[in-house]
Amino acid sequence: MLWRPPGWGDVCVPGSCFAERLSDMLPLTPGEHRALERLEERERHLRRGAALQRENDPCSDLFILRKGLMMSSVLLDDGSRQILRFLFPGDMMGVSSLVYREAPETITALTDVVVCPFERTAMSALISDHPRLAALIMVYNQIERTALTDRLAALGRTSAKARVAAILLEMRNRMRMLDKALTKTFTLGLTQEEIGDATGLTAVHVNRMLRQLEDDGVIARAAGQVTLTNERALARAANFVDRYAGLDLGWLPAGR
Amino acid sequence: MLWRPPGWGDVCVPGSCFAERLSDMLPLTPGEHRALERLEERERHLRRGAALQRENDPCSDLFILRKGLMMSSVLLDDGSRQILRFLFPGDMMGVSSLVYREAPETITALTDVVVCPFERTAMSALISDHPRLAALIMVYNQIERTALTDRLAALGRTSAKARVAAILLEMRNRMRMLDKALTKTFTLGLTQEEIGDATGLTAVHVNRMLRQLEDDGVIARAAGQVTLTNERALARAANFVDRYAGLDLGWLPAGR
DNA sequence: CGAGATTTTGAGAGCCTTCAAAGGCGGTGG
DNA sequence: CCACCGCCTTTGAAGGCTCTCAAAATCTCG
Repeated sequence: MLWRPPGWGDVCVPGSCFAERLSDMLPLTPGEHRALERLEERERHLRRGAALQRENDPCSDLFILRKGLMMSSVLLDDGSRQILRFLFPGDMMGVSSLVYREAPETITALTDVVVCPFERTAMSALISDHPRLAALIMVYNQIERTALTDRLAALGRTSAKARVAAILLEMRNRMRMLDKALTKTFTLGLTQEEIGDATGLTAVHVNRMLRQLEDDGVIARAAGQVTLTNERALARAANFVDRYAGLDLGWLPAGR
Repeated sequence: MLWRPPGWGDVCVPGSCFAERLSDMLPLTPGEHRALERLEERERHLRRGAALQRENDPCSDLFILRKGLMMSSVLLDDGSRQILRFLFPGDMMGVSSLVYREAPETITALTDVVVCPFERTAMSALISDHPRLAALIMVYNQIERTALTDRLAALGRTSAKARVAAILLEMRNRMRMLDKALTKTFTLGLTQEEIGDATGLTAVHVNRMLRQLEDDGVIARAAGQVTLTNERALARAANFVDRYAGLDLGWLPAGR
């Protein structure tokens, strides 16, 4: 098994991971903080490799990821897998339970993780009692949606090298949101097969693309770590846009 | 220019197209109907080919599509285009204006269209005054998100033929939501180049795949119309799942 | 009827996959 | 503490799917 960085998500303080995420966008009121904390009252631990939710299984809870790294994916009937999204502490997961009786995607732990399950009715109460949080959750979903369309455009219209470059940048940036000290060197924590399933490539070709990026001098690899030696070139190759920047939330209602 | 079916969306009755869409999921209260109608008080007409919103331009309004067919797409810096979504009457567009100062995607009219612009503050009021509508809009966004992940999996992991088959099914199904009488034969209303930009293929290859599907006997083409002659086989080839079915909305708060 | 867009078809090239095998690394059990 | 085992990474060779380039045919619209 691939070595995964230990203790990812230890930065997550007691209270609400999700509140932290939202308050990056906007200061929250004490009432809002309390409401969000109620979503994370229960805890559940999973071993790496364990599935939190399986495609086509009945589903009803939502989750906040508190600690560790997870992914959501779908399985096609020829047996191939497409990874839709990597999930970091503070991410809300299984939102499709708000809509579907059966889960459209599988959610799996890539490291040992801690998740906080909550019921759909809790979401209902939150929306009724805290309109601004409802709006913020819409904003959060929209950011996620845009990241998804970026990936879609990458799969449809960019080369294998560009897609691998994009994943490297995405992972580094998301990890940096948890650990501000992190800069150019980081532990990727994904197998080449996982990178392939996220980018629509084979593991073999991912390996070749990593080598090419290394030969091009834009990344370096050593001891399970990746270093972005020429971030500018990497971002250009990957068509990269930071979707957590350039926000404009002036329209939100007042907090309660 | 490709011939487009005339008068698409004429089925849209006076009132609110978007309310019609939502009430397919759940009966709405009179108060909710009135609130949604306020989103469609203003009208704007666009000629086919016109852009409603351009990538990277400042944006602030959202829109409901009332009549016609549109698409949202992104342009990569090598000049290639990825179509993200086709938009039908009743669809909400430009939701990214809730989040970003500058539009992440371009929205273009594929036929002459009528759209209803409304301000972000209208959304804010809606969320505060009608929690159940806020929840329904989340549901709506989530369905759209799932359609996007289906497309993502198709681009990443299925053959060209399967992707083209998927587009045909998707378009037929969405058109059938507007015109229940529509069954196996319909006017696609897309150029092969547009199909290519949606599926991540070249127009040339789309043409070959259409021919193959025809030779396989699963579709027929005549006079700008497509007939699905073997829908079962087509759905199997395309890994198709109907994301507008299997909903479970029991958790929603009460309507006002 | 002419101009421009779209569809169709062919030939060749290239990117990525498949298949295969060797090497490295970490974990486990003796 | 060492050896073994499984997973992951790396590399090579060959094949196929899809792209590029090119040109003719068809269709739409003015």
